[in-house]
Amino acid sequence: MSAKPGKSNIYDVAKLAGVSHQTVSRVINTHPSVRPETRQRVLDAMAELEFVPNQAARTLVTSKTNLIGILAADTTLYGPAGGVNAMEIEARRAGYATLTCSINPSSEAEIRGGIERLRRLGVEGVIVITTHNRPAIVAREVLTDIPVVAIDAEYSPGELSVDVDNLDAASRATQHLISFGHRKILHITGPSASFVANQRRAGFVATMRRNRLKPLIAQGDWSIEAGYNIGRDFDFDGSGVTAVFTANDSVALGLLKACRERSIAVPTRLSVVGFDDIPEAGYFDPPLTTMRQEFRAIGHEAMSMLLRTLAGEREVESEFLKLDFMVRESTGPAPLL
Amino acid sequence: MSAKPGKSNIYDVAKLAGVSHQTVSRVINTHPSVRPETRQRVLDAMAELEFVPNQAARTLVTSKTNLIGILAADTTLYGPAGGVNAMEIEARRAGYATLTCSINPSSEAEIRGGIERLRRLGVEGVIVITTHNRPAIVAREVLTDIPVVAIDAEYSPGELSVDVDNLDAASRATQHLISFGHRKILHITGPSASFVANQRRAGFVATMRRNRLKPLIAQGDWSIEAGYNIGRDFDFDGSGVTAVFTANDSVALGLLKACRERSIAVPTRLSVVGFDDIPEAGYFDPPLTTMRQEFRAIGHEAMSMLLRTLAGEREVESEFLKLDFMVRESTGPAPLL
DNA sequence: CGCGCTAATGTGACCGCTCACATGCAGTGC
DNA sequence: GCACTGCATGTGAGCGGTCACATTAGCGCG
Repeated sequence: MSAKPGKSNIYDVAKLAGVSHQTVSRVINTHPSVRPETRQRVLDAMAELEFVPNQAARTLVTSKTNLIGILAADTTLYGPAGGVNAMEIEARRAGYATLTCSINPSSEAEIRGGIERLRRLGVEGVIVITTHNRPAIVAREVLTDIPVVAIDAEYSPGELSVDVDNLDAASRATQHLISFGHRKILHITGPSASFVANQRRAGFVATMRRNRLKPLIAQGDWSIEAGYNIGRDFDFDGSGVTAVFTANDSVALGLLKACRERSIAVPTRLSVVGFDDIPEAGYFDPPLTTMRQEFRAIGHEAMSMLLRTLAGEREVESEFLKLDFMVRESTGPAPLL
Repeated sequence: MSAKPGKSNIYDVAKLAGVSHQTVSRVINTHPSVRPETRQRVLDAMAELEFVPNQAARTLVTSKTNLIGILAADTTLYGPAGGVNAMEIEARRAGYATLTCSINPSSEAEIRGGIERLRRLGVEGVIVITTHNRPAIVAREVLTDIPVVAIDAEYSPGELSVDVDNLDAASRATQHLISFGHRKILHITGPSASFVANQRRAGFVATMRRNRLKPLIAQGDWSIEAGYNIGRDFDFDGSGVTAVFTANDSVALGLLKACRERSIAVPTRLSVVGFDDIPEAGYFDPPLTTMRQEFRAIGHEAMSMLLRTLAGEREVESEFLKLDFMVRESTGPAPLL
């Protein structure tokens, strides 16, 4: 009731409690050598004055901001959104706040701008979550004095990163289709500038080649529309394609709609494999066979690595995760054409 | 190459440029009365030392943090994620950074903890985006000295908020079904603690009553699973229900799957109306008739209101938005049972 | 030619906190 | 009984900026 919060400082509290400002500081920082009785007196004074420690002043002297930057591409997508959320919660547990900066990962200017922005804000570490390589590379190049953890970027020894084995996952997805007897398989890719998309594509191509099959490629961009448009226009009969592996679940959703419109039965005539296992995937028509990504776990792990590094831990190791394959009803034996 | 960034201060720069620290400060703040030649000399020195202004020091003296807090419920969901993203971009344009704090809106402790956390971080204003009322109420109660903008909370005169006319929207959705001849309509609600969910429910109930029809209610919680479970277990034949209005699109997705499994034809036997128009909605089977929410626009508007208030503008007015109805293929004339 | 005025720059205090160090006072050992 | 230790507390400096004000130079003008 008395004073407006944020208006009183440790000297006001000290005076009211009848101690020195240093003792107040000790109470704030839960220093051991303060008599319980004294501590209580200070706490009471703080409560009465609605004292809120001035973060800027602490930061100024300790040069600890307790801020972690997150450089992210589209945080609207399910994957990044979950990851960022998990990071925030994990950071909070360690007393850190997160500052998210969204950028277009294809724009060098935005990448540099975002990094510069985070740096000026004084972040103690940065997590880069994009499916592109470039942001992580630039961040590491520019931010030489603070730790950088990359998610879904090309692994390089000595750097901190949480990576998913997209090559292996795409390979397994492809193999799944091949073992069902499919021979002509189409892959609808993600954007060509995306590292992750390229890994998935490479896994697909390599597996097809290994089986002496010709990899068929259609260029997509992660979007539902891309899946729909390709599904609507592609000549399945002429090409003899009996299965499609899409770069993500959204693309698969668009593709499934096109199939419905063209009366292409899934999986009887066409098998479809997605990637991500978004919450909706199991409710598609038919329920989608897909590679499951644990986005929250990935975000959590990345933040944990960063926090450990910040805490001075030496032996922090990069992670390389394998994915679970969710076999549902959108895939089946190849039809006899 | 020379010094580590963040290591030099204005005095170092001043010395190197042969000016006083105050002149350096003037250059940082683009003060008019600095000779172009002097300015350039200072800029060169800053570049050479890789000088980065210390945000904490500026904040300490100006008591301007340039930070805006966002108190959000589940930022993983499509709606909030889009809104928060739009807010961040809008804030950045005005030189502000956003600090997102995720909470469980049903926990009083988490609400208070989140608010206290933002306050300690020194935010200059807060946007509350939850579908619950409580967080906004508590935020306004506690944060008396900074502006608070609420999204999707009960409107109260004199307070800043961006609201969607859920009552009207639910009413129109219901009316749409009624005008198709449906008489027995089921509403699957959102969580009972959610203000928004209750508004939608109230709009449904009022419209049914106005048409002398009995409102049928099933309790949901926004989730796909809720829609699926209710769709799987509900006795459509016994009850004679021919249409369902769901609290959001996810619930509708679950319901549609259940219908498929039970061979309940949509819209021939059962019409379904959703709410939100998530990107996937038009790709459901069948494409979903739903109320469209412009989440990004809502976030943008809320941030704009907050920024205007922070800039000292007096006449900032709350918004009350009407929604567009997207009629697609999941609704049709009531069947003759 | 000296007055006032403005543009460009410099000086020192201070924002609120923590740090290193100083002090006071009990308890301990010989 | 006295130096020695260690706990509880106090003192003053300084983190890196900005603010208010002081100072200097340059110029028009009566």
